Amino acid sequence: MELRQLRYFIKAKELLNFTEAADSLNISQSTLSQQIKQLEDELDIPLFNRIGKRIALTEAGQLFYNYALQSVNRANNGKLMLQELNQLQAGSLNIGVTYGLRYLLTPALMRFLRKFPKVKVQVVFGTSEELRHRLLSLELDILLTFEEVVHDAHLTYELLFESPLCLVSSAKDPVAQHDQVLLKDVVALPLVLPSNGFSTREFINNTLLQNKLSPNIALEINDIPTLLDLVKAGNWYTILAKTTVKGSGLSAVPIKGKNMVRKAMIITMTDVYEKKAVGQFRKFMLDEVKRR
Amino acid sequence: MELRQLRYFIKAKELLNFTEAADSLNISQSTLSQQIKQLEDELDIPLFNRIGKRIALTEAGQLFYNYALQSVNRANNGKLMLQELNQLQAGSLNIGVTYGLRYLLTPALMRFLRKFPKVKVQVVFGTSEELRHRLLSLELDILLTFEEVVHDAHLTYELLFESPLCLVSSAKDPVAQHDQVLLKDVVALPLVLPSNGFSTREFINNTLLQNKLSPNIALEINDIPTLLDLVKAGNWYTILAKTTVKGSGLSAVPIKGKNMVRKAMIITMTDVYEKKAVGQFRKFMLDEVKRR
DNA sequence: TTTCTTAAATCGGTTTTATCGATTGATGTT
DNA sequence: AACATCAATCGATAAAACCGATTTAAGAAA
Repeated sequence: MELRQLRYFIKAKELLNFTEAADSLNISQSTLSQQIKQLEDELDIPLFNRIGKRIALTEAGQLFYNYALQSVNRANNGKLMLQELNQLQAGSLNIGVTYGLRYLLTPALMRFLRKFPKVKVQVVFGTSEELRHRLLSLELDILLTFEEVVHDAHLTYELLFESPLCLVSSAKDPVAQHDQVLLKDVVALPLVLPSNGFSTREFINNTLLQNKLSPNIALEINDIPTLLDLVKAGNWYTILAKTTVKGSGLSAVPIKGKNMVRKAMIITMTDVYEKKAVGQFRKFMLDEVKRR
Repeated sequence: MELRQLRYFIKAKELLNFTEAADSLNISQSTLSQQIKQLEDELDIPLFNRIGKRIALTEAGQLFYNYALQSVNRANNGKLMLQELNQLQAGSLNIGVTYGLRYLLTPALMRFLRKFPKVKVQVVFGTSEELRHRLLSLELDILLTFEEVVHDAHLTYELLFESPLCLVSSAKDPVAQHDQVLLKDVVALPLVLPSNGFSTREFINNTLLQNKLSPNIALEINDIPTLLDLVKAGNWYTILAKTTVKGSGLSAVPIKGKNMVRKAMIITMTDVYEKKAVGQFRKFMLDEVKRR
């Protein structure tokens, strides 16, 4: 039993005339006759009564019609549904994002949703490590974060923008007056750093290791807004990309040195089918960067 | 898109391994790979992500799965339904019957329904003419009546039994004492006959025409039980097959002469598919005749 | 009746395609 | 580095869908 035969049967039932049905199906009457017969053989019961040159549905044909129709319709509807998905009139988009990129995400996301209101978007905040893991397990479609220390062969990286690594302090702190600071001065200050797993923390760990410096870590915390609140209180300092601090009212003084810069990236999986929604959203993000 | 491809996709989705799925489907891995690819091409979207040697469903595959499953299931269920029909665990049986054969019908019908309780039976009483018309238009599956004067080429006739044509009278009537009567004596009596359209009436018309006799018709009526009541009252006589009178308490004296006999028949349409239910019911009827 | 028309079934041959085995390429494992 | 595993690809083959022509049968028309 094949959909082709069901389609033939449906048309023959509707026209009750093999010759016309065959015309309508763009096949020969011979073919239609054979395919119907084959279907009847498989079902082990005639679907049509051949009365002279007329055909009429048997009870079996009458009963089977609804099943045939529904089977064909389910398949057709599945195809239509996928067409909608291709035109972004359906489907979902799962975005992973680190806190530092929220200011870029929100306007791009708003424009995307206005254009494709049928797409269900889920945004997941988390550490780079956690989000990268979820991207690799296909839980996420796209990841917005800072560049990793090591690249993963299964991932594709696309640069969004660069942001200098900064010493972050209360706006009233004397350090805020400086144009730039040295890394060795930074490690002397009491620091509140993001926990391991955050991309900037991994970057800091790596940089300090290379410079043989060890930081004065007062506190580690896995929530960036809370971390910023603590710094705002004035007792502690932290190290973050300039973008991350934007809009918080805190001071961010660039740290002097080569490579003292974070690269914001769009990360997706290599060689997996890229949803239309991902492609579109990527464009919105790149466009958002250009606007600034 | 064909059911075959949907079946392949479903299995591949369930096992998430083309090699195993192909084994389970008794096809080569090569074939499965090609058919899935063909399906994806037609749907214009990948159903699987090929990550290295692993495969995983795409969003499209996930969404399409339910449609594929339902399409295949509808077709399978249709086939199963027809199997039940073939085993008389479903379906309908429409029986046309003339009043004269009710005594044979009821016991056969009761046995049939006990054996095939799932079959929906409809019994239609009527004149032979009316019932034959409904049989020809496929409204009836089988017809139980007396032999027609002329046979229809589209109908198949099978003898059930023969019953002598009788002069019917009240049991107290002097005529009831006779062993037989002559046709010319019958036409002298005041008769109540079934209306035209009843097979016995057609037979009587024909017989009298051939014998150049004209009857003394007091009343024509199209309801046999009422006709019998009138005869029972004693003022009138009628002509019917002996079987028709059985159990009514009336006297039935055979009419002398060649061919003064009615043939009870099973009539079906020639060359139309005979339902399993019809075949079975026919057997029950013939069996019922043998029992007597 | 006979003829004519129409519709479905059948037949033989052709084209299409589903399928296979073998091979390749790529990946993860020992 | 060698090996095992899995999906993709290739070329060949077998299966099937399909067509045109013909046959068969039934209504319709002459």
